[in-house]
Amino acid sequence: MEHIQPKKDSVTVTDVAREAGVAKATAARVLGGYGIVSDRIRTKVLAAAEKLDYRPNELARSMTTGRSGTIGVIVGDIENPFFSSAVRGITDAARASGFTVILMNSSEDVEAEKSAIKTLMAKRVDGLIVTPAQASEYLHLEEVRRTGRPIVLLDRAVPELNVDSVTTDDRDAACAATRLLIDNGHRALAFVTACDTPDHRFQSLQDIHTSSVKERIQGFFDACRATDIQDPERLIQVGALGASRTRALARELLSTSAHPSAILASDSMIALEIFKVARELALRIPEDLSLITFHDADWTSVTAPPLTVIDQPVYKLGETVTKLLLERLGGLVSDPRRVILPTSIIERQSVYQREL
Amino acid sequence: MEHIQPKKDSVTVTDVAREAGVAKATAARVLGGYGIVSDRIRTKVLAAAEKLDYRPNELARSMTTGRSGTIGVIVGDIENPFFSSAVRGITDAARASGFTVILMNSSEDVEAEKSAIKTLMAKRVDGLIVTPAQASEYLHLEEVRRTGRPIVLLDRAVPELNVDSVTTDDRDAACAATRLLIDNGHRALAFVTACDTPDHRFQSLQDIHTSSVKERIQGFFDACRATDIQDPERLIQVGALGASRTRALARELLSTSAHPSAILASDSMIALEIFKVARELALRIPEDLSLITFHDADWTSVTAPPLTVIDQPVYKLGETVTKLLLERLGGLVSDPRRVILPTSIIERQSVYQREL
DNA sequence: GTTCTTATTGAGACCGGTCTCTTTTGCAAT
DNA sequence: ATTGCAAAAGAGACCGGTCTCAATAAGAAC
Repeated sequence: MEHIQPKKDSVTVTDVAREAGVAKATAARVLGGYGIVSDRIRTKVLAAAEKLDYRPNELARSMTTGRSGTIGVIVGDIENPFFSSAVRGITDAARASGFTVILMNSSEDVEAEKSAIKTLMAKRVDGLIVTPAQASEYLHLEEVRRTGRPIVLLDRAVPELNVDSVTTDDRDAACAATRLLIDNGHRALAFVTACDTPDHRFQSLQDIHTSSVKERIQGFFDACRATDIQDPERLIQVGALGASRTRALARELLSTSAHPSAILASDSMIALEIFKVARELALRIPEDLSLITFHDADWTSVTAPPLTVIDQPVYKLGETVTKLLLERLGGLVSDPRRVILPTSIIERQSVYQREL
Repeated sequence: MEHIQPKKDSVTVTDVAREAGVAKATAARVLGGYGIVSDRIRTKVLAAAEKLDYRPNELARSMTTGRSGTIGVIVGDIENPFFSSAVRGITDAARASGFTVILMNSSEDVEAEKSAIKTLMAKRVDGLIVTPAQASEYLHLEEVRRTGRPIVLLDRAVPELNVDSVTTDDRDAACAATRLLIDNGHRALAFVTACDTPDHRFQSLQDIHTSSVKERIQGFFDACRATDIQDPERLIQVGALGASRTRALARELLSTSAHPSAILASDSMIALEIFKVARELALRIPEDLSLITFHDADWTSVTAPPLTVIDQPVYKLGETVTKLLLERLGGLVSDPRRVILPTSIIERQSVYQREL
């Protein structure tokens, strides 16, 4: 059985100062690495610190300096490989500059996002990186901006909000992917997204409050409009949030004999479920169903057939957004920058060439 | 162009107190939600706080209370779906109890781990969750324990360390999986792990410093010993860390005509690379190569053929480890608890039945 | 009306650093 | 020796909360 620790209070600069026989301020100078100290005193203080096993209290430091050395990150769901990759990019870049990351999941819920922001602000993070759950609700983000704390948007822009953002060329990408489908003879298309509407069906772009998805749908429409596809609105499927709901949606979508011949999935988790459902329904990919998905998740190349994907530079997305934030933390003042990273289509074998 | 904010200092309890016409201590009581205050005063203070848009400074609060409401999490790599799932479990459980999570990646490097721990300690996290990169180097962990800060181990135990840990039944799982391979007629086996040794080859169990992997190898040996397989040590492949090194290793392993007929992969990222290489080498799975992997990553069911896997309760792993930590934070004193979560094998179609 | 409790409120120290300002020290120039 | 000055060390306030303890106010009991 372990002996209960006497909870010896951690040793402070004052203790070190006493041990070294110098003033608190002096000890603080060497321990904190600021101000001017003679070498003689420095070694003396360092020795005392060593002897006492001094550990700085970053909290106390933060309180006086006003900077916590921490950035808050809010993503939809860290289990989504898209986000885990981006977060890796963020943490790597942050650590390279001496910052640590507090991670929070919003589960794509605005209320959770607000709560997360409140917590993060209370913890006095130096800056925020957010993938806004709803572009239409941005007052809480606006408020952050007003406090003077830098906030940078990841993957989703909010036009009304004057802050930096890093996104990918969603509209072009979606358009190109859709065109690829069309060029291969597909007309019965579908675009499936996790984004939802109150009644779980899509009427117009107004219903969509996630900017990246909005862009993608526009790209989808662009491609549709360039050909003979009527009312592309009916081709949009919303509400594929979470595995089970996505399965249900996919099952409904694919169960009829008039199911789409080609689907564009808004993220790899959706594509995965569609893939599974197609298999359950004995639909062959690509012969019975073509599939393209956003995000070159690393497993997409090992399915049978391997998936044609829109390759988004996800890690770089995280890296870049952090770089922008760090620049702001460094004092940069400028108009908001909207960085758009290019994507490319990796053609594999999930698109079937139909004869017309 | 935006106008530069006058950087108005945040409003403090003192400001609110003044506005409400009460003492600082009184305002603090209602704002901090502690002590006894009359309703009359409470509403008055709340009104003042509202008017001034008061935001609590969690940093200051932490400094006096000594608790930061934060737990530090160090994993090998958040991009590994194993960890992202576990981290999701952790963050969910943490938030449910009002804690936030600071996330750090060790990249399986002990020095990075040490540095992360130092940072986390300085930030005065209330507790730590760590997947130790090396079970042999645990002095820095031991030191954390001595400071009285709870630390809990995730996925990997360190026998010498008297702290709670949550792992899976690695040895049994590996044994069962290996036996499955053997029972299907395989004798030319291989176990591939990310764990590495100085000379990149495996001599004995002493070389392995990751407890979970050690367990798995033992389980592998257990199964081998129960049959006629000699010198199972030669079947262990180490150093599959990162996609490129894993590819190289897999390529070398599978290029000879005497390649293993069955592989047990220590994590899904390894399995993925092996899968890719097998395809490049035109090896059919499972006819030419059987494959079982640890971790039922969600894509493993959509490959062709779908993979037989060891299903680890990863999310629950994260949830449980957090639960243990929170109990410690709540003051629980007891001998270290070593929770071992059961796994199960999901038989799909990547194991070929050989006739003997 | 007076006294005793008890429920509230007020005052001020404290947490562990940083930072400004003052005092002391060291050393070259006069 | 004196004086001058920059460098180094010391003193103490401060950051924004919490917390202890004393002071006051409000009821209850006599």
